[in-house]
Amino acid sequence: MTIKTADRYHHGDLREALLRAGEDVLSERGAAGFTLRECARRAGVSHAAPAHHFGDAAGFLAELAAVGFDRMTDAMETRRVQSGPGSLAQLDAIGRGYIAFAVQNRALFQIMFRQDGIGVASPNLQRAGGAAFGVLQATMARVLAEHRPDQKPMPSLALAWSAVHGFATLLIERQLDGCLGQDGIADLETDLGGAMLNLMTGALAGPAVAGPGKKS
Amino acid sequence: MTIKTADRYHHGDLREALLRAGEDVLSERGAAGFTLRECARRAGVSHAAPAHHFGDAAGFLAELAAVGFDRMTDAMETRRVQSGPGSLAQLDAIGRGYIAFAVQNRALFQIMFRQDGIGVASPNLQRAGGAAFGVLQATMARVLAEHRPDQKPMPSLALAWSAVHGFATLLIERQLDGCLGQDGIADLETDLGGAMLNLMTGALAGPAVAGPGKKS
DNA sequence: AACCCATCTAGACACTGTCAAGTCCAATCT
DNA sequence: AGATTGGACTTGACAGTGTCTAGATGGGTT
Repeated sequence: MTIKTADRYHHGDLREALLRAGEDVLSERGAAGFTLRECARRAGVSHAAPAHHFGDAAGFLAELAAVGFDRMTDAMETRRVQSGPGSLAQLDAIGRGYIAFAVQNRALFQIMFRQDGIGVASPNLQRAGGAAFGVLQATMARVLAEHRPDQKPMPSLALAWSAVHGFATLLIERQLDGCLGQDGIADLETDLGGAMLNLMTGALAGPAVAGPGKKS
Repeated sequence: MTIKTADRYHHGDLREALLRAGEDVLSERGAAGFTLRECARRAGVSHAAPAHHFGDAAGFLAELAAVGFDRMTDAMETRRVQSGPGSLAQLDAIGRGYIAFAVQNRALFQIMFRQDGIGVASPNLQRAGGAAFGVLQATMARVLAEHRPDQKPMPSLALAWSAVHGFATLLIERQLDGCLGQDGIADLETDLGGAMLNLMTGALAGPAVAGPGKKS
């Protein structure tokens, strides 16, 4: 395919080639169908080659997850800077970026938040994951400073993240097919976007507006 | 162990024994470490025995997921009837039941919402999943009828589900360890419970209270 | 020019899911 | 009663997997 000399003994950038192959396998076969040997096959190397770059399968998946987090950070940041200056508009933007990334990178998104069979201790994964989280954190901090300066960031942040992440997860696992229209993505871009923001900002309302057992 | 004749050629209730073994394997080794042969080993039968009851691995996991959905329905219903008569209190109760089940059945919860490597077409799984969803649906319908009779149920339902599901997922995958206290479950039972309800009910607020780009 | 060492290969091992064939046993039929 | 039928389970095999070891290769350094 590429002009790159693919028949050398030393591949040159086998690491990158393996990551690309891994992403292809992931998107074609799903997270359950992922295989080290298939990745090696697509990169045109022997089955044991990946081990020299990633250690074992968990290490490989960790690096793939890091790639995913980096791309997710880009998706969120891109939409954030394109949106208006208001902090709520930016929160809406990164929420949409989060969900759009999940839809466009199904299997990758799934392994990014797994703890089973993936090397969570990988420094690169922790860096990339932290960077993605930082976007959420910074944006939520801006929203709170602007609209609820008395509130601590943490519970609101966790809950807003939960809302967006849960929606993305259910959407990806086709769990919302019965609820939304034929394709939830179209709905998402219209009505549901505002509702999503509403849900997110619901996380920053003060003490429960209507506690359990309290009459309306 | 049991008085049941365990040395018969025909096991008697191998199906149930395999399901129990499967759940043990799932909770001990995690979803990634699940293995048909290990389940057969623990049930004291040959490695091919499970196939006669569940077809293949995907069929086995589907049946395990169905068991999980049934137990989850119980967890939600139990807490709902124990709560007060108010619909919001009941919504809060099933939310807590949902999350408590996820925490107490980590790996089982994970496979329940997977679409990879699990027989989603299994009638029993669809029945159990539908029943669990029905609890959410009915409770949300009651909340809307009581507090927002003008609103259609669907978007609110999907978003409230997203919020609870996302929180449970992130909690289980240890993604919130940095956010919440040392163990998020303790927090959950105190402050965060109300905030969670607040987040859920945020889904039923009408048109966005503060759209993006609109000043407060 | 000779060496060194990271890079990659080749082979082996234990393990997995699935398939085909055979074995066992309880219940039914004559 | 004895024969038979059919479901439950076993046995053995096969291709595929992750990982380990030892060895082959060749680019970069001295």
